[in-house]
Amino acid sequence: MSKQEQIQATALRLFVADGFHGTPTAKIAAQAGVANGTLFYHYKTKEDLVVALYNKIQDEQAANVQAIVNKDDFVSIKFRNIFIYSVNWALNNRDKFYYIQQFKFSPHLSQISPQTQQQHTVGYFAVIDEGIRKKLLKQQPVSLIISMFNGHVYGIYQYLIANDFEPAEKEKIINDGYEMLWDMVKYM
Amino acid sequence: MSKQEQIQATALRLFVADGFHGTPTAKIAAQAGVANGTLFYHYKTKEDLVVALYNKIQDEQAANVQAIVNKDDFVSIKFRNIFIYSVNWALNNRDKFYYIQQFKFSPHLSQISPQTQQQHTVGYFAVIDEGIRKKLLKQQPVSLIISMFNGHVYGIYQYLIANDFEPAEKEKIINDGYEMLWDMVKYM
DNA sequence: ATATTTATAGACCAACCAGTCTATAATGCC
DNA sequence: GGCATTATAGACTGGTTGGTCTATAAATAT
Repeated sequence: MSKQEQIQATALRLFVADGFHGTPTAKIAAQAGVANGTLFYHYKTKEDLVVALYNKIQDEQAANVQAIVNKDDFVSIKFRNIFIYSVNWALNNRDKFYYIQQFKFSPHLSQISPQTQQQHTVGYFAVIDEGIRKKLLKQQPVSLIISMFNGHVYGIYQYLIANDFEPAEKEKIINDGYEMLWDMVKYM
Repeated sequence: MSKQEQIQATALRLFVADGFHGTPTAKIAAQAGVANGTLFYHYKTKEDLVVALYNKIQDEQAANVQAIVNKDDFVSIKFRNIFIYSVNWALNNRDKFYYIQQFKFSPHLSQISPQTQQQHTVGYFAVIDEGIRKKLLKQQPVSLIISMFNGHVYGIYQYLIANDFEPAEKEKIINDGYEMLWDMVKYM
């Protein structure tokens, strides 16, 4: 890992553990094994670091969703895959998932233009839009379905981390969760 | 409003606008029209204030849900009423709703015992538990249904504030949102 | 009336921390 | 080899801020 990556990884861990405020830049630098000046060489301000971290995670996430979207599957399969992937990603990257939420409920969010924010959902959008047009999904606005989709991922995630399940149980819950989501959004 | 209430109201507004860190206690005191010492008389520390505010909102919210639960209605009606109420409450008290989320994704949450956290959902729990037992709701764990319920409220809320609807449209969306939630959780 | 408790005020300070500054080291380029 | 750029280091500081302290005023009890 380059020094910059070390800074990012350490910042992510500390921001999640202690909050933006609770994490001095000096502590990030120290735990990343770099000097104070190095941190400010790579990021002009602390805020820059906070925002860069957010964008990095969102871009990474958007790219993975895009990969699913680009596959040559039926829409319904894509829809399901995105859901399953999203839940698993959240479970396997709790820090990142938490960081995104934390960021979204902070004044830092105002640093991200609405356009950029929308770009992070472009993969979802395409699939859901297609689903609605092909009358596989309810005739509701795409952004409403996306909101519900996200709310649902969030709900299942909360439930799974609040308890401690075996892998098999966990998988069943995710599948059941998907079936419930599908009951909710499918065209009838 | 007593001085203490002025402090609370001002703190809520400023914390939501500028974050916990971005809000000095001196600013809260000044804008509340009280002296610095007064703030620290009522709250031993800044953290105390942050936590007290959270508990106050949650208690208020829990009491209102409880009022719905205590009504002599069918379970399905109660379930619906709680949903409609929750969404409307969030819309009419955006600061409070945002504050709760902000708090939940902050290190301050660790100040709240799991027991206390659970207590805030006791109203929901009773209704959903009854719904499951009477086979009106799917045979899934109560806490999973609660998670999904909350996720759904959150999703609808996000959608409604991201756009600017007429009251009539808004009501329709909430109702449609409820129907979708019901499709998801109803026993079949 | 007097004593005690509660509430308010505002000056003050010690600690902390984001960001600066200067000095090198490494890397790439001609 | 020398020149420029990039990367790293770490000491230093000025402004900020949570919390303390002391002094009163208001309310309550005896």
